[in-house]
Amino acid sequence: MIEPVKGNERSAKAEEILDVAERMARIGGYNGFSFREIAKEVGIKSASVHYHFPGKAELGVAVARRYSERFLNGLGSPDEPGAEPEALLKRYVAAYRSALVDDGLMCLCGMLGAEIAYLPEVVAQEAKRFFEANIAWLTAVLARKGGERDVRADALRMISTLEGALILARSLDDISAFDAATRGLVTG
Amino acid sequence: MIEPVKGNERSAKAEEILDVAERMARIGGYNGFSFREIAKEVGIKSASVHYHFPGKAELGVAVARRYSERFLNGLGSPDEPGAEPEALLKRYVAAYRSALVDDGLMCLCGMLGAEIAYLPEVVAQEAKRFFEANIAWLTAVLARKGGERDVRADALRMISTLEGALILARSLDDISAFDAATRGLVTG
DNA sequence: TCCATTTTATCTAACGATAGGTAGGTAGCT
DNA sequence: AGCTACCTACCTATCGTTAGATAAAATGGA
Repeated sequence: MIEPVKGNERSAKAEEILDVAERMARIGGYNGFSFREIAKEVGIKSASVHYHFPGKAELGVAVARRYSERFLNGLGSPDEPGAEPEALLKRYVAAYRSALVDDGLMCLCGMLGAEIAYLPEVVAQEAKRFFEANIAWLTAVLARKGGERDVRADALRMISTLEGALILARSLDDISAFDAATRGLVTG
Repeated sequence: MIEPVKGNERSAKAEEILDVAERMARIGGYNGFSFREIAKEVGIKSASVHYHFPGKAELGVAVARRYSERFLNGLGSPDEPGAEPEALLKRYVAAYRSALVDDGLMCLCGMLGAEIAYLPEVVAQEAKRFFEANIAWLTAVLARKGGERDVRADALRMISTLEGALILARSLDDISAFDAATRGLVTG
């Protein structure tokens, strides 16, 4: 039987492990998830988690990479035909808002970014790559808008405001703080 | 002999413990500092740290409270006579920039805010109070500027952008990213 | 001033819990 | 037979926390 060429395919169990690890990391950071707690939640033993992901750093990398890819895929192409730059930027803001409102969680890479100096190098690199990819996507969209603005600075400011707004709204336990902080980010 | 009324006075050793705990927390968050590591650094045993601070939550509260007070004291009064509102806002931005450039560290309460759902309630409250005090200070300054802007929204946006810019600049290992992200925050 | 008492600040030693990680075995499927 | 996906059972290290002891300093009454 001919196997179709697959991308990074992972077993259902591995995905389940990543689901749990991601949720825990988005609450408590890199120290917020452990092999034992993940194992308990997915119904296996902690040693079996090591079968799927040899060490914590590798698990951390896998969680961060999957999160980044999912996030960027959700944004679509910055050159998407038929989509106004402003609509794309609104989609970008909505992606962050969804983390807060739908998931009730921090942005994974915002969390990892806060504790970046504490992370294993490979995990820190993954968080960095997330931000670089976000900057690239935003600058591409902002460039389509034209004008003589510094698109990189605008991209950095947008990301900063959104990550910070997540922290602030969660700390104040007030979703409207996110909306107030990010109001005018797109059109302003 | 008449004792002068003192504020919250603490022994030199207790301050030393707070110094070390703060630095560790601003790198690794709430799990980034431990009684043993603090003890090792200040040259006592971990049991002796418990003499000064009975439990980890109390130590966390003390660190956060001292950080908040120092931060707000550094800002001065929002009604400071002879200080233009814009100068005060620039001072506010500079306070965050100093955390990044001079200390090379995250804002403590930005860090705690990221992992807010993971913290002991008393510590979470302290982080929340930091942000509420910051909002109060900023809204007071922004109100002096006049205009028909939503001062609370502006305050929330400033704090969000600054906290996020710290995360971003540290993740990218690029101080200029902080400057670009926060450019125009005051005058813009 | 002297003595009894208490407080301060530290120690050693240990507790149970949990962390990440590993060696080796096993049941079932191909 | 070999591979997959688990298991049991263990390791070492560290976590926050506690009990109990101790030396030195401060305190207070006779």
